[in-house]
Amino acid sequence: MRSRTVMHIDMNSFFASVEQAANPFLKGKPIVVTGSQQRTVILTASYEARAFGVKTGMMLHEAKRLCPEVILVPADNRKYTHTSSQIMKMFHDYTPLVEVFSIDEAWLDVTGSLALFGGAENIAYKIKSRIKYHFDITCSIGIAPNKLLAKLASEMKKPDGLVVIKADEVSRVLEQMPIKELCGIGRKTERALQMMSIRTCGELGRCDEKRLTNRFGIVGTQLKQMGQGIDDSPVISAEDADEVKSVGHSMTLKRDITFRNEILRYLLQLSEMVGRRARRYEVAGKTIHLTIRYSDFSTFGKQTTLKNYVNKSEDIYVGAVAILDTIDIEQPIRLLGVRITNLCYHREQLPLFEDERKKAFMVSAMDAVNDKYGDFTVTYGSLLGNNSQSGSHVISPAWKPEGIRNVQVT
DNA sequence: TCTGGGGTCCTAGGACCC
DNA sequence: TCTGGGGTCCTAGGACCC
Repeated sequence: MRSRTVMHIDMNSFFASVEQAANPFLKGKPIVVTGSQQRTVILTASYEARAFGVKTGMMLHEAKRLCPEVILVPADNRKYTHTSSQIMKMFHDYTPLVEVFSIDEAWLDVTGSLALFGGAENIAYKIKSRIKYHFDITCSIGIAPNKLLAKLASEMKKPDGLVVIKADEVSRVLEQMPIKELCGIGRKTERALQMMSIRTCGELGRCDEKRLTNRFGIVGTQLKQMGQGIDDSPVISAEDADEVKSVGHSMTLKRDITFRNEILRYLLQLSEMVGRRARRYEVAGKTIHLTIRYSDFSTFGKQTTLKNYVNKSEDIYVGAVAILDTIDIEQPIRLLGVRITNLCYHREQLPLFEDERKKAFMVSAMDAVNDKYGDFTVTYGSLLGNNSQSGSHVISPAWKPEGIRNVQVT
């Protein structure tokens, strides 16, 4: 593969930075952005809060213990999605090859624009200053010959970093780098590799491939390459990205529940959320997956495959309930999730029968109102009185603007 | 440290068909 | 009736990312 110049851009503590930019009172203060529900964790901590040891994923009381003056800010999805979309759009000024990895991260293949903008570092400086100027947010940028190394580089200096790894520096940089710094090596893989006395990327890259494939299968080959800093995967823009493969929602309930009525109500709500998003994407799914987490945190899923593709909330709900009916509920339920997979992208055929047509019309009318005025403005009767759907839903940092395939570029 | 939510990819085993 | 093999679809679960 020809030599490339890839850039990875990572917005620093994105949600917290957006909040601090929007509210001068929060600037320079330790703040954490949390979900809207009671059983929530910290989604992002500002750097002022991180100085106290406060981290993403931590529980609120833990954060307050570490930093009593910490300010809690409930997440405001619209603000983050709006800012993210604008920033991602700006990246297209420098190359059409922009791969949105999450709401606050993207890769840019700038190989073809180097001459036009006077080199990768110049592009990085321009991007940094524009993000700072327009949004008052800092970012860390890594520049390297591939995505793996560019991401590694952007992690190396935070906040407001710019790290370049040149092709002839790769082995020097990786020699002492702990393996868990590589994107793709998580806790379990790190432990498994440590059992084989492999702790650094240097050691991983030199390891006998056979040893790795014996332990990890085909992933072993990939691990060795990662240790050597090899990664041929292209930067894939939204237009070229694969279509979405599943659509799902899950929620930790306000309190653990046991009664079937309550379970059904949540399932209807989740089915409506899934159905609405599926219809917006113009996909339908043949397989319905139900996830249950008990109060002891044990989690399992069960799925069923239908004869037809569905995306009406009602059909998804019926499928989810059918699965529920095959399960012996053993404990109070802490979390419920509904997901459709096995998707097809064909637009739904116009229903043949009059009542089907009416139903389809009603579904799209409800969608239109909800799109305009917000989720659950109109909804099924049994959801009324269930105040669980009130607040804005927790948005995860992995969220992508309107789904991968719907990112607007122009 | 009683621990969120949305995804993708991979593996392994079973059913079924030719 | 016995045997083997390949392909495909389905289910369940795990690891990983943000």
